[in-house]
Amino acid sequence: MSRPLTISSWPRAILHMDADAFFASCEQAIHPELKGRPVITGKERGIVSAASYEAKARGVSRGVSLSEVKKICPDAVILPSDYETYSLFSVRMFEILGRFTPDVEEYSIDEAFADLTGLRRSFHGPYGMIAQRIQETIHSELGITVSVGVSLSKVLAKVASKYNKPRGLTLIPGRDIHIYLEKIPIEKVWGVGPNTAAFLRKFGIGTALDFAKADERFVEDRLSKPYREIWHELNGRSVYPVVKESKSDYQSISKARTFTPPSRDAAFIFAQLSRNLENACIKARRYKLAAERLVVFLRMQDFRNTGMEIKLSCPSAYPAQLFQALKEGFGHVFRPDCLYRQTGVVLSGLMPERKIQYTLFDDAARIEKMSRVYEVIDSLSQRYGKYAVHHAASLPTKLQARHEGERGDTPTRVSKLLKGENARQRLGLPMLHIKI
DNA sequence: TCTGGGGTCCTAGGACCC
DNA sequence: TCTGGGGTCCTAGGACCC
Repeated sequence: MSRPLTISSWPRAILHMDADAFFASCEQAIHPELKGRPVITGKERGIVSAASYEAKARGVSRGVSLSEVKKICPDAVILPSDYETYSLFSVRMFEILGRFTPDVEEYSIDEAFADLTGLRRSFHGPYGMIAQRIQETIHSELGITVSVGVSLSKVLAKVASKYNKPRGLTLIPGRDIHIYLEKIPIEKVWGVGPNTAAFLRKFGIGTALDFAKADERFVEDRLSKPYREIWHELNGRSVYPVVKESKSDYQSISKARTFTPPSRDAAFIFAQLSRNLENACIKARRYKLAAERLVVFLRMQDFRNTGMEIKLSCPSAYPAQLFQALKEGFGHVFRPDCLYRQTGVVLSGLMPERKIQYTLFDDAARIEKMSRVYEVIDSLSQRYGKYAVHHAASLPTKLQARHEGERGDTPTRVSKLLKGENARQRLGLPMLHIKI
C-alpha cells in the first residue's frame, strides 16, 4: 500500500535559478580581461569542471580531458577551481534572492529554489517581472548571469530554467505544461536517472509528457515513492516544499580520494584511508557532530566497490578513537591481490556532540582530555593550514604527495622512506607526536 | 561524460520481540 | 513445541542529484 502524498492545495509559484557556467563566469567577473574568451576551470583535476559559453561554442564540454581541450580550443584559458571564491559569489547570489522572498532554498553552490507564491501583490506585477528583477540585480551586482524558471512545482521550475540558457527566463503556466514537456526525454527529468528511464521506456514512456499523462493506476502500482512524487509535480501539483534552512546538519559526512597509479600497498592504502578519516572528522567536529557508525570502502581498479560498516562502541569524531575501527574495517575489506584506485570513509549516524551518552565504562577523564587535544589541533590547523598536525598513520600519503612526479616513488618505496629518521626533516613536514 | 568528490532518500529482507 | 500474526529496528544496496 502506498501512503498518500502531501500535495499543496494551493497553486504555487516556484522559482528555480541556475547560474550560467557558474565557475567560469565567476572567473570572468573577477578577471574582466577574460570576458569574451574561452575560460575553463578544472586544471587541478585534469578534466573540465566548467566551461564558459565561449568555450562551449568551440565544442568544449564538461568532463573532457584538458589534453583534448588543447586540441579543440588551443587558446582556452585553463584555471584551477577556486571553490572559496565561488562560494562567496554563491552566498551573495542567495542573499540577493533573499531580498525578494524569505523562502529561499540553497540547493547547491549555483542553484536555488524560491517560493514566490503571493508576491505579485507586494511587487505590483506578475511573477515574470519579479524573476526579471532578480536576474538584473544579480547581473549588475555580481557580474554573472543566471537562468530562471517559474512554474507550479519544483520539477516544472527546473524544466523551465533549463529550457533557455544562458540568461533565460521561462514561465510555464499550467495550461502550457504539455508544450514544454513534449520535447523533453524522460531521462532529463529531475530525479529520473538512466535506470528508471529504461524501465519507463518499456511501457512506451519516452518523454516527460508521456510520463505526466501516464495512468494513475500504473504510477501507483508500478513505481516507488520518489517517482509518484515526480509524476504529481510534472502535472503541476506541488509536493516538494521549498526548504529554507541552510545546511548546518548532516546525515553523513564522507571523504574519498582517488590515486594514480592504482596500488596494492597495504601501508599506503591504509594511510590514504586514515587521511580521509581525519578530514571527515575535522568536518564533523566543525559541525559539532559525532558518528555512530563508520563505513570503510575501497574502490578497485575495475571500479567495483568493497566496503563495510562498523558500529562504534561510542559516538565520536576523534580519529584517535576511531582508528581501531578503521583498522578492523580495513582488515576485512583489503585483499592483497587486488589493485585499488580509491579509498573512502563515511561517518554516518551523526548526532550532536552534546547528546552523546557515555556509559559507565567510558573513561570520562580520557575523553575530556581527548576533546581538549583536538580543540588545540583544530585551532592549530586553522592558523597554520589544514595539514599542520596529523596522525602518524596518515603520513605515507603526504610523502607520496611531495614526491609524486619528482622522484616517481612507488608506494612501497615511500613507506620505506618513512622509516628513515631524517625523512621528516628532509621533506619539511611538520609533525606532532600526541600521546592519548 | 567511462568514472571526481560529496551528498540524500527509499526499499527489501532479516533479526528479534510479543 | 508448534503455529500464526504483527510490529520495530537494523543493514545492505540501489538510484539519483550537483
